[in-house]
Amino acid sequence: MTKLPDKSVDMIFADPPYNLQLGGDLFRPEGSRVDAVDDEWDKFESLTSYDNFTRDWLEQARRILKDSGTIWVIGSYHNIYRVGTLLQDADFWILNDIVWRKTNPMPNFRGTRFTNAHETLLWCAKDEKARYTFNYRAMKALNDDLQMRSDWVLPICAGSERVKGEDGAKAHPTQKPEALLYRILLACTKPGDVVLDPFFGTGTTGAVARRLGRRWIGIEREPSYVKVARARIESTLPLDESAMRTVPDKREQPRVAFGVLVESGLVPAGTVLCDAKRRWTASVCADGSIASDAHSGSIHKVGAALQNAPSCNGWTFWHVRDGRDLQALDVLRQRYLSAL
Amino acid sequence: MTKLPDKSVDMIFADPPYNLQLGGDLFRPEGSRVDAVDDEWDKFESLTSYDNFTRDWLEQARRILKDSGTIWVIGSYHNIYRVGTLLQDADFWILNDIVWRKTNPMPNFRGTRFTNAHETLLWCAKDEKARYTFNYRAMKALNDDLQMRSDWVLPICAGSERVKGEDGAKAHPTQKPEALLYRILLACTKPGDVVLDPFFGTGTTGAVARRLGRRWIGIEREPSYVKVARARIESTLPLDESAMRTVPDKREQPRVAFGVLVESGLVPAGTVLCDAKRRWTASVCADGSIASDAHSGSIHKVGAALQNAPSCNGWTFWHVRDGRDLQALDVLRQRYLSAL
DNA sequence: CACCTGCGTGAATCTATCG
DNA sequence: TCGATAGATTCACGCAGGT
Repeated sequence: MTKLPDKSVDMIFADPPYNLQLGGDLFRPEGSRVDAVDDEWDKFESLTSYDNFTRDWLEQARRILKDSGTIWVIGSYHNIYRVGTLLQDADFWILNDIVWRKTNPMPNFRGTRFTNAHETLLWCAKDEKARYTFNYRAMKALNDDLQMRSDWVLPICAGSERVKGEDGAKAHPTQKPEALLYRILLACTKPGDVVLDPFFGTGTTGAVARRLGRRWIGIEREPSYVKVARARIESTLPLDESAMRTVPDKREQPRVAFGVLVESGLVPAGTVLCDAKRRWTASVCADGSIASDAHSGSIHKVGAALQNAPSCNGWTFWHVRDGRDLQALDVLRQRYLSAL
Repeated sequence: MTKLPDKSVDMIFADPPYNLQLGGDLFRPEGSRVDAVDDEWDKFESLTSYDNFTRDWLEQARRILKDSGTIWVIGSYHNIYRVGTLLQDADFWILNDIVWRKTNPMPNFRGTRFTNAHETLLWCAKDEKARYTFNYRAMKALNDDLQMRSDWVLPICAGSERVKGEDGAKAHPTQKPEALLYRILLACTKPGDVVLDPFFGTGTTGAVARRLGRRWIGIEREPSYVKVARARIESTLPLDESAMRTVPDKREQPRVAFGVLVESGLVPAGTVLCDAKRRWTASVCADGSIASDAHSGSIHKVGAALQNAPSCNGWTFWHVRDGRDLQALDVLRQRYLSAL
């Protein structure tokens, strides 16, 4: 990480060691042994040594990240509270904590605790005031037109998606599902953005980034993981550009002033507007302002004043008569935009 | 808390201030203002001052808690990472983190983040080796006979359950649902246990404790909350003792040696046992040991040896012929126990 | 081809009691 | 404190093989 330049990446996804601190062997009720994470890379001397490790890589992450970038970190209860505290201490600003609810977690075989059925992700901007990418509309579309929530229900990585070694055994003990990265990259990056994964493993981040037309940088220490990651990503095909397109965010569409609709004749001056319930009316002035009995100004200002509300979206509040029906200004705006 | 004696309570449930750090007013799209948590008790100067506050009350909590007791703390992403780290630093041992997934969270009105649809609870024992109460069977029964998971789906506290002041406004901004406390108390305490809530608020913990036949101690600074909590708990009726009963945990039943069934004649010496699939058989000896072709010893040892497994529960592994059917030794043991 | 059964397995801080 | 032993304990899938 120390070799990467300052403020050079748009997003960081990090899946660091969890420091699981497992004890002896664990057996399933039928007698088979659980193949636990016992790799050297997950062993730390103490919580302090884990904290130091975390503080170090977070410092580099902060340096490398663009001011408009965000960082994602995934963990379990073993480590995520350390990570969250250190993120806050390093002035990162938590935007959400996301819960990955596993549909098929490993049960608690001894009946001693609740089934540990989730992992936690932290999503942070560089500071409280930072602007960041969040493709709100794409997330809403992905969730049946309801706001995407902070709890995501996804199966663990299994079956053909799980990368296997030559011996048929899993290549990495903690491979993440591609669906998880898909959602993260779709939510927080744009095509062409650069994504850094400092704990690359089998390269799930790289594979999904390639599929979605994002650029990526992966850092991995273990040669065996690097090897399978390379092969995996090479065999991943990017989506067509058309398939990669998502619902455009309204905030990203070119702005249209109401006055433009007036001068274009779509909503001629003199037109009488009313709200959806026909409680208030206002007439359109030549300069794109509107006037009711008591107020005049922008479509937003007048709408707010009449409702006695702090603000109002005039585009959805005001309507034009269309025969017996009413048509929102927003519909006319869309028509104007698509005619361009 | 400083006035309570050492090691005197069985469980602590704590719903501390979240240190929300909210900015200006937030309005819904239709113009109404969100009634946010703006109480003085939720304001802290800095993360450090919040940490100090948390460290102080956790130290008292640790002192007051019995060695076999557990502590629950609820929070959101604003504070829970601080709390989790300080719990670990104070040598508490995290048993689970539980996600309360809200069925009806407040949407993100600005479309700037994911809907913050959950809160997090930490459940900890006093240290790694501590024994603690977990009513595994009761939790499993509560979840349609599947292990209870670490994600709980519950609605927020609303409607008639929400305590109102004389003016009809909500008495407390962050009242928790009784269902949440119900599950916690049922999982981790026994009837008669003492539960401490150091941030009592409107007394949800006390009300549910009373309903479930647990004793309680509540600490609250604001006189207005104390008043409504008192009234609320007084009007709560305890369940009948019969209704309070839960599925007994096998680990708590009195032990019966297999030899006792042999000498009582329920399973006479000479009886031939077999497993559920009739793959193996063994015959009962006069001293309560059993013998197969190659092995002899306890019902557990022989079962394990035959299966080549590290261990085996002989009570459920071995069966006695009953006409055409088989009957597990466990059933005979239950019969013996209930005859006592 | 449909259906059933059996087997394998996943980031897991996974026991209690008695001598 | 240590060792031996009793005995309690699993859910959702994917896949292979058989009917």
